[in-house]
Amino acid sequence: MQEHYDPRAVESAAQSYWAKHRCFEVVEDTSRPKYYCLSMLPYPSGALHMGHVRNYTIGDVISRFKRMQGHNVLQPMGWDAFGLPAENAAIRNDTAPARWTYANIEHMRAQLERMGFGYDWSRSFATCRPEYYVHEQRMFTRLFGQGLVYRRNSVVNWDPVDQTVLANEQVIDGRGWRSGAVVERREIPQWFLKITAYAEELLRELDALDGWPDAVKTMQRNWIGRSEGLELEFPVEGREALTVYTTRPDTLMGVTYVAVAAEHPLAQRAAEQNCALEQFIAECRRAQVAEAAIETMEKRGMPTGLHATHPVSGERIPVWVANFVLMGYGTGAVMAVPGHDERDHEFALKYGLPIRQVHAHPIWMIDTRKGRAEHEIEYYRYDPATWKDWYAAKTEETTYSVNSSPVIPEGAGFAEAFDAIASIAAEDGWGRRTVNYRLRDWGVSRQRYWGCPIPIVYCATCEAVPVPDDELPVVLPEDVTFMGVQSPIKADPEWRKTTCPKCGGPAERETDTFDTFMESSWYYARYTSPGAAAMIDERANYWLPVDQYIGGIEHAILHLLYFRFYHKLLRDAGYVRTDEPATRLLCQGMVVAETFYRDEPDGSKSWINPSEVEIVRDEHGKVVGASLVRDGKPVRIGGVEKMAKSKNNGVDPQAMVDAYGADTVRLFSMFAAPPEMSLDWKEAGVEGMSRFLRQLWREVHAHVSAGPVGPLAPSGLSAAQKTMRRHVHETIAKVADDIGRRYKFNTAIAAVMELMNALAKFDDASSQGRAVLQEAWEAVALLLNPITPHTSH
RNA sequence: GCCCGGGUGGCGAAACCGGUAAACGCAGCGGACUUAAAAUCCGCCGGCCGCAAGGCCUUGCCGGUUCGACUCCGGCCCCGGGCACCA
Repeated sequence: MQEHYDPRAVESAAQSYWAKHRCFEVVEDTSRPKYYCLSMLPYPSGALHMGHVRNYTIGDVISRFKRMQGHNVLQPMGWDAFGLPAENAAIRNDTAPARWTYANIEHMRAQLERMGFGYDWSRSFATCRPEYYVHEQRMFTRLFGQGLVYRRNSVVNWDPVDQTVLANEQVIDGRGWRSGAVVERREIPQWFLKITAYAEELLRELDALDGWPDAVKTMQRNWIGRSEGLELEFPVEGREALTVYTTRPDTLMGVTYVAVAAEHPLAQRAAEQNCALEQFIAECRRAQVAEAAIETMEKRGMPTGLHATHPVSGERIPVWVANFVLMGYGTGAVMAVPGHDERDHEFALKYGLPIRQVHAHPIWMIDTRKGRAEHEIEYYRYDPATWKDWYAAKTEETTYSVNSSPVIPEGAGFAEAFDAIASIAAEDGWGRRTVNYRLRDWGVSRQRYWGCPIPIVYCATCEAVPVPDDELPVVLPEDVTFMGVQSPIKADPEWRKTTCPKCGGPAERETDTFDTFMESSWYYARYTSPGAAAMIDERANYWLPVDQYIGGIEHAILHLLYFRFYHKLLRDAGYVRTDEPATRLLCQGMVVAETFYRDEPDGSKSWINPSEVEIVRDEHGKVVGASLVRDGKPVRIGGVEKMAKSKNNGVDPQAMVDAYGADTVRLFSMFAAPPEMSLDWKEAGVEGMSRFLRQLWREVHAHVSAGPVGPLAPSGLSAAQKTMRRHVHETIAKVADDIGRRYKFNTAIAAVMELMNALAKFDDASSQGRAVLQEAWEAVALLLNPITPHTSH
């Protein structure tokens, strides 16, 4: 054993040993319990960032822990290689996205190996390879055959200057990021996967996912958004009836207008004879697609001049066009109840539309606690105490109808009122009960180059035809040059030319590619079956489901819902026998760091990296300022934020590994915070961890140097020796519980530190004293092994 | 705007099922060793009062439940994640 701790030598020795013995390559083995530990695969953006380091350290700690407990552990790693950044880099650096991507993968793989993560690299792949995506193309054409794939128009962000579709991320304040042009909404035909066919199951099975965080399950439940309501028809004078969906038929008698989306056929037709309306509809088109943008913009509308008939009262009510009603969401039309819906209320006040009260209970009224709207309408409140006859029976009710008789009895609760309207509507044929989901079908078309080609051919006579299995894969050409921002396969008039698989006539290929969530939805299954001719084979049923999945909370809804959906597709295709892809899920928090800046003369801020800054403190250690090391002059402290290029507060993991070694970086990222909380990266803290490992090395070296140790004789120990042993075994129990059950790596490390503090005070060179120490140091090395495997090795 | 989290010393945090708030670490202060520095070791370290013993206060804010609340309930403020074409 070397006297001084030399992380570089220790780490390369351990890594050589692991590589030589292929320690992390695994095969199916029914004699041992299997354990599949999966971290979300990285996008190969160029270099590892701290978020990766944190994510993958958590996964490696769990994997090594389970391996030490005798499990057959699979821990794979791969590359989510398709995506927008490769195209941006290609345009900026005049290179091909494929070349850029492969170079990044090579570099990042070396960085992962330097961190000492125990991956089975024999199972690795990049999702941009045809041998990977061919299976996804086959699955798509199979789903096409089953009617789970369809094509319809859907709205995108259109940049009128660059003549291209923009991602939401590429729209800054309503303008295209490159051109600066005001973005427009445009409808184009796109392919969809019918995830809504699985909505009920995706919702129901959340209840059985005991190992998933409640926050994720709640977000998914709300996202799927199951509701029970009625579809109601409002006859329109001289036009087809308008169908609306409502979860609140109990407020039907309070409907004073109906509103349709700008793209609704009724609005379009009305605009033909109405210039102002036509102009308003055109203005509505100058808006973004993102829901957050729509929900926060000013609510505006215009009357169509058309009138609908209230299905019960027969009253004539106006039909409006409103910018907050979305086509392709429900029926593209809503009934408005301004007496009891905040948005409808605001709209009615703005445009002078009538407001009618149909409920007594304050909870269903406009929220007056915030001081809004109270004066605008005279509500009369019913005192529940005076409604004795039904109040006793309906303490659970939160709503009491008023002003709605005879169709809804005065004082009816929500359920009674709902049922009253539902039965009348069914009898008279103007409405029916329906279950509705907020979840929309998965739009998988992207108008980009660097993605998996959608295996469809368009023929003048046969229309959209899926590419037959024996002609797959449809290969994306990798050796391309970008001319402007247009996708090279769209720009190339030759690539699309083909013949129709059905009639043999001339045809054109689809030039759109898949959403990259298509690749990341099934990669976990492919790791189980390397080299399989099919998508996956029987080995998948040994390894699946994933026992532990680890990734960022930002994936709580989209990725994790598609991931669950795809597993059900694999099940229904006969590939797997389980219903859910992962039994346990851990969502790690962000890595954040202090930001520093200087104000520039033009009012902007120039952000300074934390590595270039020195902190100034008072005599209590309180931070009072900061200065730039280079010129010694002060800089401003901008607060702790997520590590990002825009704030220049990223800390390069490579620099940290070079300076302190991988174990120190691993130890700090596990010690500084529990995994699900945000992690504040502070180099001083990293130094503390480095100090800890040096101390460990020094003390173990001193112990080992004192010569061989005799056997421990537990019955003859002194009181102090017994106390020391007790502490050792309490620590073993604590660490095993913290890592194995609680996933609180920070407190596991703290417990080992406490033990080491006690060992330092345990000054006993007797033969039994040294035997106690021997047991203690062996325990410390093993307890730390999942976290600092090189040093422990 | 809607959905989901988070807020505890100078800082990161701990307190696992409602029972001694601040374990462990960082920063800081004092000391030892050293020609000096680094490294290392020892001591102090939430606030106020007190020579001390000790006392009082303290978990974003307001209120509630409880013998007892960082923890449970209601309301509010601030910070973060997601909102379907970033991954």
